[in-house]
Amino acid sequence: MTSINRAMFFVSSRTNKIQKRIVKMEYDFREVEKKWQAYWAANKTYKTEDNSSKPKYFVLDMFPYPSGAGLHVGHPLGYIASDIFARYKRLKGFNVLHPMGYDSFGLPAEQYAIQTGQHPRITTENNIARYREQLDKIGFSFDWDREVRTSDPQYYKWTQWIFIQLFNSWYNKKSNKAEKIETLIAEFEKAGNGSINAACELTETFSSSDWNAFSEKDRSDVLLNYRLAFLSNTMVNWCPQLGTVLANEEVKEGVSERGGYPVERKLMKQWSLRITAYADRLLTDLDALDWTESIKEAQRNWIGKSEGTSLKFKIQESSIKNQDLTDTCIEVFTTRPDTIFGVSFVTLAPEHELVEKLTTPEQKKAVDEYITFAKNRSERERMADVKKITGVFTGAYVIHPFTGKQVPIWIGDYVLAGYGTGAVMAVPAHDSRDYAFADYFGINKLVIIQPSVDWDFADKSYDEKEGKLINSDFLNGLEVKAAIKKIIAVIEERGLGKGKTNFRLRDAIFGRQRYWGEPIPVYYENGIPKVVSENELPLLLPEVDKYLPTETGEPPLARAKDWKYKGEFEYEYSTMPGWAGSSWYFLRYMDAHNDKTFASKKAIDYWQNVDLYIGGAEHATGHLLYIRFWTKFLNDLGLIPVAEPAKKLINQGMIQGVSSFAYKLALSIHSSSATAGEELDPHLIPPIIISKSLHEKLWDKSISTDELVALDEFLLNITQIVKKQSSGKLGEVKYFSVSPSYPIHVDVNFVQNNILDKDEFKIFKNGEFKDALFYDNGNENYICGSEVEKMSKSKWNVVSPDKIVEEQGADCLRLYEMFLGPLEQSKPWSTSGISGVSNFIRKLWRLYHNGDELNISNEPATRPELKTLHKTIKKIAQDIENFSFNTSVSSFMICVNELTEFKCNKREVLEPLAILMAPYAPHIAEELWNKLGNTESITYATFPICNEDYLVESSFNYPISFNGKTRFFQEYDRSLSKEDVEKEVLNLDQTQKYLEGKAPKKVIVVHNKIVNIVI
RNA sequence: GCGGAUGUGGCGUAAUGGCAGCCGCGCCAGACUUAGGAUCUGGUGCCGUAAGGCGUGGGGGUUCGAGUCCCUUCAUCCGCACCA
Repeated sequence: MTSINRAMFFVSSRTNKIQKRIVKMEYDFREVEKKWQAYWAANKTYKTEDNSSKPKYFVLDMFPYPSGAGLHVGHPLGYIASDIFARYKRLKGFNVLHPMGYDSFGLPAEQYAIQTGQHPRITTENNIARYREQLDKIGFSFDWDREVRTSDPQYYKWTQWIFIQLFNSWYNKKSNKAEKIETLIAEFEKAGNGSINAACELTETFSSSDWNAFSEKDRSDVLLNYRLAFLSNTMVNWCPQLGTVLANEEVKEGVSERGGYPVERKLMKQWSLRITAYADRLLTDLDALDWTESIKEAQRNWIGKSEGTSLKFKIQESSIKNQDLTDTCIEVFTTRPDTIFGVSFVTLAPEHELVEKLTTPEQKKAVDEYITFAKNRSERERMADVKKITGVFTGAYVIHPFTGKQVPIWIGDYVLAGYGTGAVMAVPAHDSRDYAFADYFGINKLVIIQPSVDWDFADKSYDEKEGKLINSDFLNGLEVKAAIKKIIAVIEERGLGKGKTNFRLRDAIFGRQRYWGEPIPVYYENGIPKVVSENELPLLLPEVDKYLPTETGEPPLARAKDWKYKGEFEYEYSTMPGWAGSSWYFLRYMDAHNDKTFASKKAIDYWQNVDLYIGGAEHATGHLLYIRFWTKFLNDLGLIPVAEPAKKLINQGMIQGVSSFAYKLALSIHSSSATAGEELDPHLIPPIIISKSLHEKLWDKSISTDELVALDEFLLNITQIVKKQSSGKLGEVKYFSVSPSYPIHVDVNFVQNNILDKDEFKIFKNGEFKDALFYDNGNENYICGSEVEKMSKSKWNVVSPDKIVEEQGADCLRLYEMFLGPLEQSKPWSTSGISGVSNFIRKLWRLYHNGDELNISNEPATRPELKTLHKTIKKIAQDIENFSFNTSVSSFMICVNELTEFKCNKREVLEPLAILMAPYAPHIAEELWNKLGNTESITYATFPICNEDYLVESSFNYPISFNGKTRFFQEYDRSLSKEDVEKEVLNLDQTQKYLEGKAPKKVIVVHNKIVNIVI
């Protein structure tokens, strides 16, 4: 058959099938789903009222960033789960708030704007329209009247308003909450800052008369040290390619999470939020949350509380060359003060302020060189060779506070300037990092803890907090824990230092040198930062000619023409980070259109906080920490009644994409789909496999036309196989990914006859050539490797739900995504099992129909039919409450299989079944419900109640086991007592057979469960 | 290195300490069919003709009984990481 014939045959057989389907009146999901989606929209079926006598329930999804790639199959996973739960709660009589919106400020729209000149607002609106269309097709029960968009001025007005509240607040450690800045100023005017205990970096004290004598600028500078939103010089992660600073969690392995560009450390004047003030509360309040342990643990790690001691080492007189050196001590932070007698040196971070002043003339050259080296060593390099030990001796010494011996001062970049005091006391024998450093530079190691096990100190340090102290003067003989207690007491008594808690958590840098974000509502008057007044909000994002930094390196907002506060003062040019808008959005849903306040007190008092929050685990230390921080802050100001945003959190697993190594060729991108001279982002070029020889030729551009053609043919061959097996359409898609279930078998003759060298392949991926994962499968065929990874536009492995909705229906997609496995588990996307679900839906439909006619009887149901129904009611309710949606789908299948077998068409059974199905498959459920004669939507029906009476059988079929192995079954009445069961069982012939004449040692009868006979 | 999770048929998975593998995919056989990406019936953990034996990553333990609890070990995935 020629390909044309084949195609014609295909077309005609398909037409036949469609005709037959119409004749047979199979379930027409297309028409039914369209009909009910229109009905729900027209009737505002899912509109939520704020006034209700029903108990409230708030089900929230993490709202998406509307990316240009559209919704992929991973997005709906969590949305379907939350939708099932929301629908279930409605059926259970709750007033459910189930909204959706868009986190619509962000980098990709801006990147796209830079490339195309298209305003990010336009791109974003287009993407949102696409998302909305896709979401609507899946039949979610969102109340769209409450939609929020973080980039909408009516929304970001309140994001800016909250920023102003942060600016106008300080953190009082005495009351342990945020307070208005006015209370602080009043205290300053009255008594200075001497008795204030605030979250603050300022160490100097001043009196009320000092304060009153300060200039306006001085006061502003002082207050910035207290404000929760503040401007300061901070070491930031600067990404030159993106032209902006990034938060720590936006940096992965030294490169930007988005785009993978290098990131360097840079000192910049930046807006930050004082999240560290909340460190302790963010940590302790975790305990009461019903969140997964892994998220809570990730947050605990991120906050990184560590309790220890600060300790001062006096600098040796002769080492103080500088007369103006006021501080004659080096302060270190340690969690192991018990090891003080094992100190053999002190290490400073290269950035430590005392470095320059301490260095002796003899060491100056070496130290300067080292500092230059450390400074130029990028974050990435530093991370890449953590094991590489670098450092230098300053030539100076401190005096050991207890032994009085001199201790050398070293500099090493294993000590971080930003943590603790930027200086450590090194105890090589009992700290592995100090050990490595000492080993490398030949510094002596003093063992001061005797481990209870054999330990070779020539090999490694002993870091455990266990053992007896030795060589430690007054600590000798003590166990580590007792020693810590004692030494802290002594240190405090002698004024050498005190107990101290350190956090790993850093203040959150809040400025981005970017266009597409909320403008920070700040202007500068004579260099003093001031917030715009609240009634002038929103401070609108101004129009600019280009979305790039200015020639002088200022952020894009500096390009805005005539953009001045009151026509004269410069605005702040940086915008807020992506996480700003998402840090309070759950509150806006409660009262989405309020223009007087971010949400009315009445609405907030009613809805409180989120009862169930569903979203990805990737937000563990970013979004979820910030939203908790803002919630606590708003709570401190008395604006909201709760201190946590979400009571329960479920993390849906990631649906991964399968990225294959075989893709359509890069050469064709250059030749056909990329315009001449266009600079392609290397991260957006899909991986390409080429032979090693071709790689070399490409490299020196010596490839011949023939070879190019041959290469193209090879790729064509691959794509044709793909076409045959996964029905990809050649020609419509520029870049080909290969379905994981169909590894490509490339004929070995073909390979040998063409330009590919056996075994030697190179892969071009993420801008680099790497060795490819080709291997011989034993038949001398090659199979392409594939990789399961995050589904993402940049990885070319995005699968959209549209095709499934189009071909199998929304209910099918919903059931199938739930059927894939436990919600929280990550899994690669595969449609291999979808026909089972599709068949199930048709089978469900047939249960209510005879041919094309609705076939429902009002006769009373039989007991077996009722048993099937009621066990399903019980199971579904349990499953939903346990978020075990996958097992529900299987229960539905069992239920429908059983009812089909009974040929059950009783209204008494089928009507409740439709309600059970409604959360999972709302379209078909609504249609069946309607056909059964109901005129109201199924949405507000009542969830059926399980009647346990139908589940109880009069007898029980006991498994009879011998030594734990089941051998046969015997049925007894359920009321038969344990003793009688034992008697009956022992009298059975079969029992005697297995006893082989021996007397049983023991007989265990678990009533209505099992019998176990021990021989 | 620290922390979190996961290991069960060919595959996705299921099992309040009580019959391991429900449900589905795939596969095998059959029925109805011009046809099948439709529907229906039966089968399908592994070894064995069978009787029977073996089976939840490996090794130990608790228990009348362990996929489930405890100890230990291995593998994979994720998060954090010179945090003193």
